[in-house]
Order: sequence, then C-alpha cells, then structure tokens
Amino acid sequence: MPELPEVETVREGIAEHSVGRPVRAVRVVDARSLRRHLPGPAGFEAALTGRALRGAYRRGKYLWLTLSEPDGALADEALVVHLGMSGQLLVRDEPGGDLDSESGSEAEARAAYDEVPRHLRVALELGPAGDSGSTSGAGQRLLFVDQRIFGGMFLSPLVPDVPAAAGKASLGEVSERFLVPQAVKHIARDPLDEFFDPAAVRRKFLRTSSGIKKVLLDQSVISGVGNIYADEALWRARLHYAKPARTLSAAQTRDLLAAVTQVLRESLAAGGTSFDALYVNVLGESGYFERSLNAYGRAGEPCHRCAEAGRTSLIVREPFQNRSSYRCPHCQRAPRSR
DNA sequence: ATCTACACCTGACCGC
DNA sequence: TGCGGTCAGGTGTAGA
Repeated sequence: MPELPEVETVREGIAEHSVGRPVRAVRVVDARSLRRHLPGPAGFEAALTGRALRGAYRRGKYLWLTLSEPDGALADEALVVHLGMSGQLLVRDEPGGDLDSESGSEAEARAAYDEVPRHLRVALELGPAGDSGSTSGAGQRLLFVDQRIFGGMFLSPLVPDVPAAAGKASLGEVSERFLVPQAVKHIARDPLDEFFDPAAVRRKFLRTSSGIKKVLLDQSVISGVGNIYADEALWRARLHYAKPARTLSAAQTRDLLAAVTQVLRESLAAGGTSFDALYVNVLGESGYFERSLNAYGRAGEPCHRCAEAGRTSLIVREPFQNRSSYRCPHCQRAPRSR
C-alpha cells in the first residue's frame, strides 16, 4: 500500500530516470485511470504530447510532474499521479546498443521492453533527455500500472502555495518549489516537508473530538500517513488509536509526531514496505521495511518491546473504520472513557 | 461546519 | 469446480 515512503521512492526513481524527457506519445489502455481528468483521454493525450517532463514533486501521497513547453517555458499545469492502493509507475528503458554481454542478448532486452504488465492502464512514450526535438537516442516508456484502479493520473493547474515561514515572496517571483497543483492544495504538508508545521498540527488535534488514529489518517491535518505507518507510529508512541486527539498532552503530541517522522524516514531508507508485488519502485524492485514492522500485520505475534522487558503480550488486530488496527494490549491501553 | 457513509475497484482467500 | 461473501483500504463526495 503506497504511503509516503513508497511514493517518495517512486518520485526519486522518476526524477533520476525520466525527468528531462519529452513525451512523444501517450497510450491510454484504460480510461478509468483518468477518471479525475475531466477533459477525458483524448484531452489527456493532447495536453501531454510535445511537452517534456521537467521536475518530480511530492506532497504526502500525491506525486506530480511539472512540464516544459516546447520553447522551454514552465507549463501552467502539472501531471498529477496518485497510486491509490495498488498503483505503480514503472520505467522501461528502450534497449540500446550499449548492452553488455553479461545481461543477455538484445533480443531478450527487446522482449522485456515489449512485455506488457497485466494491469497496464496508461503508457507514456518518452524520448531521450535533453534536446526535445531529437528523434534519435534511447527512448523510454513510463508505465502506469494499477490493479485496482483506486489511483489515477490527471492534469491540474499549478497555483502558488508559499508557506508563511518562507517569508513573503511576491506572486510574480514564486519559484517552482512554491507551486502546487490545485488538486493537491488541500493536502497538508507532510513530516518530511521542510515547511512542516508541528504547531499547526497540534492546533488541529485540539480542535477535534476524533480518535488520534483517525486524525493521523486525515490528509488535511498531516499527510503521507496511511494505515501501516499510523499503527507503527502509535505503537512507538505507546498510544491507543481511540484516544481522543484533543486529550494528547503537548509532550505526547511531540513524541507522536517524532515517531511518525522517524518511521517514515526509516521506511524510506529501506525503500518502503512491500507485502507483495503490489508495491515496487520504478525498476520493479520491492522495499524491505516489512521486516521492521512492530505492529501492522503482526496479530498473534509477540510485542517486541514487551519481549525486551521479559514480558509476553501478543499484538491484537481490531476492527477500525472498516479496516484493521494493530496494537499491543499492554503498551497501548484503551483510553479510560469516551 | 463537521462528520459519517458509501462508491470506486480487482484479486486472493474461505466456507459450503 | 464453482459460487457468494469478505477483506485489503485511500480518496472524494453526497448526504446527515
């Protein structure tokens, strides 16, 4: 399930392999992946073809690519990608002449390039990076693959979003890093954002009667956290998911936000969490953070912290908002009342 | 305004 | 073998 570390891993892959390349053609295999692009598949193809991928950005679980016009100017709309539950972006480099003999024949490389993933929904045909008019050089395919079609791609106009902490920049001189797609503007800055504002999060905690996990999952309060990392952060902070957010002390809030930040960072360093083939990086490789999980998916297994203390308590799985929550019954006690 | 419920989706798995 | 039910769960929106 792509959450912040998985999306950031994908963003880094796109930045490394695809940024700078012109879009030669777009192939829409399943229009449902463009549900949020109101002009439809034909409008999507027309908007992208001839523009080049310029920069790769992310906020929370949203990823977007800025675009360059043929004359090099920044386009006024960006390509937004959300991976949903099962989305992937895969980079396939066109087999070139510089294949080393170790990696097999050109025919094998060509076959791998031509192989179509089962749930391919949209394919961008990219040219070589650099001079966008060139027709020679190694091309690439950027594939949007999505089994369940909860994710999607669409174009959204860029609007200014300058954080107060950045000082006042006049609208005319807003740099690309202070532009955000209109469709992403309601998403709060995530804990890995340099302008993440813990005090603003605390104020929102105090204004709601909801349980803390529900609030952690609210992308307009703090973004990038999904079910897995919410459970992991709550385990680290020894908090029960139902504890009302407004009852957290300043210290508990600080510790919880530190735990969220830490677990996201650690997972990113491991390349994300992969339970199955549904989450992979742009090269199709799995992350290995799953082995570091303390709560999520560990029902019936011993709590690591309790085991350390010479105590045996087993992680429990409980229904929570039409999904599951995992916690240690000893470390994460239910709140007194409600 | 704030919150809840549901729709959107496919595939793996389970009990009968 | 097949078939219906359940689960996985992020997001946007309709409705309360």
